[in-house]
Amino acid sequence: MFDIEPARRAGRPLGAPETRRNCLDVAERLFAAGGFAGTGLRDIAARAGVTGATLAYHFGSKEKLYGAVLARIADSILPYLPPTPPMPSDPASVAGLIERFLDWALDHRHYATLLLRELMENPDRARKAKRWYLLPLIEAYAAAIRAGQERGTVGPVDPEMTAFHATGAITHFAASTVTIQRMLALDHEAEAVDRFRRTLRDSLVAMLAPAAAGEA
Amino acid sequence: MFDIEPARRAGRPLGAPETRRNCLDVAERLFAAGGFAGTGLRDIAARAGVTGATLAYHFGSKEKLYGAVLARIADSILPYLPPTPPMPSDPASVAGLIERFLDWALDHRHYATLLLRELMENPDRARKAKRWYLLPLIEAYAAAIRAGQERGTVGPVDPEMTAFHATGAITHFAASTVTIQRMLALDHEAEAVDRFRRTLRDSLVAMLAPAAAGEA
DNA sequence: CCTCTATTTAATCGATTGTTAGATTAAATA
DNA sequence: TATTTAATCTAACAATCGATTAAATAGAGG
Repeated sequence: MFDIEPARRAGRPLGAPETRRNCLDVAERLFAAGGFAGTGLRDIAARAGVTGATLAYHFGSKEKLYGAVLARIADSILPYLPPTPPMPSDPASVAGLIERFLDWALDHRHYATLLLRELMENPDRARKAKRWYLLPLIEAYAAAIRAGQERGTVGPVDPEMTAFHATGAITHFAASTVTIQRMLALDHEAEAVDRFRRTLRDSLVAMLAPAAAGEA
Repeated sequence: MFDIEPARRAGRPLGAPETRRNCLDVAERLFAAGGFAGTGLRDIAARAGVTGATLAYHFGSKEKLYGAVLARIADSILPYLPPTPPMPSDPASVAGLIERFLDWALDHRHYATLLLRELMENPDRARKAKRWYLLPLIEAYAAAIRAGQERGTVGPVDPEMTAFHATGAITHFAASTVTIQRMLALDHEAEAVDRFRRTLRDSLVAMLAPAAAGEA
């Protein structure tokens, strides 16, 4: 709420790449909170200390700005992708693998919200063949589950659906912690996170156990 | 808790209720697809075959119309609430209980989407102490889990978090089936639903088993 | 028939939207 | 030093938003 002296300040006119990054930082938070239609370019510009024209100069249009935000999100997942060469096999390792996605969601809290929004608005507006961002993640998890099954350390679960079930629960949790902790009467957010993490891990380990499941 | 201003009590001349219901039908679909900010009253009015002024006459404002839609959603869950007197105890029964929520989500497909939207937009706009719609559901599931634990038929899981984990996965699934089935290369939607249901059930049963889980 | 009230519409309001044009500034280049 | 380019601003555009107003329509009771 302080639009005093937008950029001026430090003598230099504030180089371009920094402005661009700052706009993206602001935009991703506002888009996550209000959605695409619910966020105005002027809101973004004001909080980034620039004007709407600057946004247009750097990103072209609102849709392209939104696309740039989504691209950054997709990149942020890369470091959390499982390492390809040594494929884990036992249930605990697979659970630990999927838990890394929870780490990502907690490290980039509003990204999960944005991802959820995209999930809902995708079928509506036929975007230009945009890939689903979590698909490689889910495929990697499913591959790990399959590897465990071939080695006999993982029971006969549905690989893709199990991965999707878990990532869905994680995304849903990350996007709603604020509402949730008030709802479950939790004082500290850390407690909610701990309880969810434990529940997620227990759920995965129990399900992937070679003995359990499979009596259709 | 009703605004008694619009429809004046028990007057005879009511060609209105049908209009009102039809507007709600259209509104809930458009709100689910585009969100609150992304849906215009003119779009709703046009597809409902009325004008914007008629919407204002029946609902007062856009926010109140949205509230009316949410109220209908809350009502639609009631028949799917678990029966209170005979509390199920074994894992399979608890899983069947939670599966009813999946039934609800599949019966009212876009309701899950709207619920997800509300979940994200709630912390943003400080709504007037609106309760979370799924809270009674989750509490009922948690109570069933606790009952099973006291009877020794359910293992030492976190009751609320387990219920929340499951309902989160269900909501996420229901709101994204369209995207998902293309993503997992599924031909028929029924197949995706079947696979998810089985995975959900297996996950719950495996986790609630008295032997499993609990090695913190 | 007329009258009253509930319902709906057409027309319009002011505010806000994304976008654009032109001016201005600072740095880079020749 | 003169010129060009990059970056940002102010101001304004047409379009659309939710909301309002006054008038028209419909239907039942007398």
